[in-house]
Amino acid sequence: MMAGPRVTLRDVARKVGVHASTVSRVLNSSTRSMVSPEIARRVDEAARDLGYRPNPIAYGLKTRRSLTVGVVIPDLTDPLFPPMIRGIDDTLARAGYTTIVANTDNDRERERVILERMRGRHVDALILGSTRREDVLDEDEVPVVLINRSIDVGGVTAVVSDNPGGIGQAIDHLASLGHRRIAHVAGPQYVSTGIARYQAYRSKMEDLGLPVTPDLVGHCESYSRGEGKRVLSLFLQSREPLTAVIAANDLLALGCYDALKAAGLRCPGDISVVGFNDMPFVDMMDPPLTTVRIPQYDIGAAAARAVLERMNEPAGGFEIIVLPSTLVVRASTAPPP
Amino acid sequence: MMAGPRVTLRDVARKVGVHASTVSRVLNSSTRSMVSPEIARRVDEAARDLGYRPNPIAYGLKTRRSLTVGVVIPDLTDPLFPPMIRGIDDTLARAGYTTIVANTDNDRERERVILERMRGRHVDALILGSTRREDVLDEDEVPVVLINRSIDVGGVTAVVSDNPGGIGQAIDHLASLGHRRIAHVAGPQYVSTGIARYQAYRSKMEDLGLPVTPDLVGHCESYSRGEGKRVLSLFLQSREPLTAVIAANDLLALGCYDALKAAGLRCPGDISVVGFNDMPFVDMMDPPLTTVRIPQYDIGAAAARAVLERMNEPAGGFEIIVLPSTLVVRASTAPPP
DNA sequence: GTGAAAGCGCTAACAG
DNA sequence: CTGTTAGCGCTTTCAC
Repeated sequence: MMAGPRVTLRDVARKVGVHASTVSRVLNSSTRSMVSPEIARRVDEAARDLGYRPNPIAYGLKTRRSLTVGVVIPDLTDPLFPPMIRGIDDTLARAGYTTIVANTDNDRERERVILERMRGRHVDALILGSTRREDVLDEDEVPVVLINRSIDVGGVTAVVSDNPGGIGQAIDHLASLGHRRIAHVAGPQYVSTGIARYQAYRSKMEDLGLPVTPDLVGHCESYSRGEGKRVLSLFLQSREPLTAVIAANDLLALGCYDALKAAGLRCPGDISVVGFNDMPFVDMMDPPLTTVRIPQYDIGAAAARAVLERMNEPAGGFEIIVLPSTLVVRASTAPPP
Repeated sequence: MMAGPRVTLRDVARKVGVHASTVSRVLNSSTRSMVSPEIARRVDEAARDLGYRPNPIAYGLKTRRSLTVGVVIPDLTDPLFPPMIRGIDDTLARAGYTTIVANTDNDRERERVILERMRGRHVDALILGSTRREDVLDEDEVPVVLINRSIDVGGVTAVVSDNPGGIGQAIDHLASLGHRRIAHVAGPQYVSTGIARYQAYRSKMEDLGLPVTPDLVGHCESYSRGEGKRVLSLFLQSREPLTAVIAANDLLALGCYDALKAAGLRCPGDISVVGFNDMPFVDMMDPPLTTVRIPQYDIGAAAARAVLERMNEPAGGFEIIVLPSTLVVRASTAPPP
């Protein structure tokens, strides 16, 4: 499966009969032109024969680069992230970088420790998927790009999905089915997706002339199934009647299913629900979930590309890259009873 | 979020007025006892004040260790893996190691490239979750531990779940419900889990005096929803009648749901289905899946511990660590019609 | 075009 | 106990 002793630049140099620095030049594409084609060819050959493999550690010590980028997310176990990470890793690997992922579990202290550790590891860049709106970034050491979430202050580059577009499509769909009293189970307002989707909900409802009373929205403290259940249960008990609910993400939507079941209500018979993210397997739920699909893999890939760019051009401008969202209609939505 | 210029051992040494090697000794727990408590204290203080952070790259170049372990899996996007990786990472991080994960997509060539890259990165150990039965390991360079799967030849350490136990419980459950014609949608026979569960099925069926004809088992070529559907559809069309099916894993079981739906059959009304792995969210499927739960996180943690042990004691013996499996009964199983 | 020399930040003998 | 020395494998001036 693997084999062979450690072979260094010098070994290759010795075999060809040149100096180690010459070998280095040949193997480094940017300096390769400095050396005669003939020698270059012989070096390549010797390197291949000997099974030479550059030592990234030595390279890193010399160049102060680790060829490594850190990815910080709340929890790998949240199905939203694996596809994004695949997108990141696939594109970063192609560029010669290794990705290191760490989980914060939504714990500020843990996040601090992780960032410390990443810094200790000398990552060349950071992709952050765990930021809160009020966070402020320090890009003094390494470039940073935000993924999925953004922050309130400007001067960052972030890759996010189209929240207004997605929520807009969801409401259009529900309205065309005949719904008017559409509630919103909102995400935590201290993360950008929470507030963005909430605001998109308000503005779209108003555009369509649909009622948007405070009583029609409930805020969750985290993106979890439990919170979704808790908040929708509140509606069911004491709030104004509703015929449909838009959850700020799929986990929350699943919690809504739980609440409905607990209350003896049927979905979509009594109440329609739509989610956000289209995470894996929601098409197999009972009922299959109507939700807003975001290009998870592409978001990761775009973030990786942005990070590569920023590493090459630290002075480059900031940008918010917005990827499209599209509603996927399944069986959790139907006309109101 | 992060700040400060690069501060080295020498900076700390200068500040305290000692030699760099003394600082190194203080900061290295195994050599700390060599230096006087007083100096040690002052070094600690200076290091803290200066915000000193050891450079793992330099450390690695010197010691030929990268403090890094590679984890190779088929696909991060398969819900089975994230919990395992959390278990690995949490454990390894506590020991000062960073984990790097890579996906093979079940592609032999890609796997080869990944192993190459891991080797290039000089990982200190490897955790492999992508092996096939006939693979042979070469631990010349770094220790290896297998996760979830094993291989046919001995002389490895692996952490797996109790396949016979889990399958046994599943069949007991089905039998107690009154089923006799229990089919098996087997996994790929070139991976250990595929054959282990298949053999467990045969032997348990025989033990209970239940029929186990070749017609009652179908083999899948991969662990995927599509294969599960394909194979169960075959049964439904042309094989002997059955009232229950044990799928070799949850993905396959979900494929069985698809096949049943396509055939207009009800689960569990017409046919009961049980899966394996209890991956996230199968409790929310339609119907909630009865399945064998394996301690995913613990499997990861155990593999990490094994790897740490092997790194410290390369001469240590091999062992197969088997973690318990338990059947979780939900709504996809019922008495036969 | 190519070799020599220095050094990235750290650890590990070896002296003292 | 602590300082000196050397060197991990590579890149990068600087000469030639």
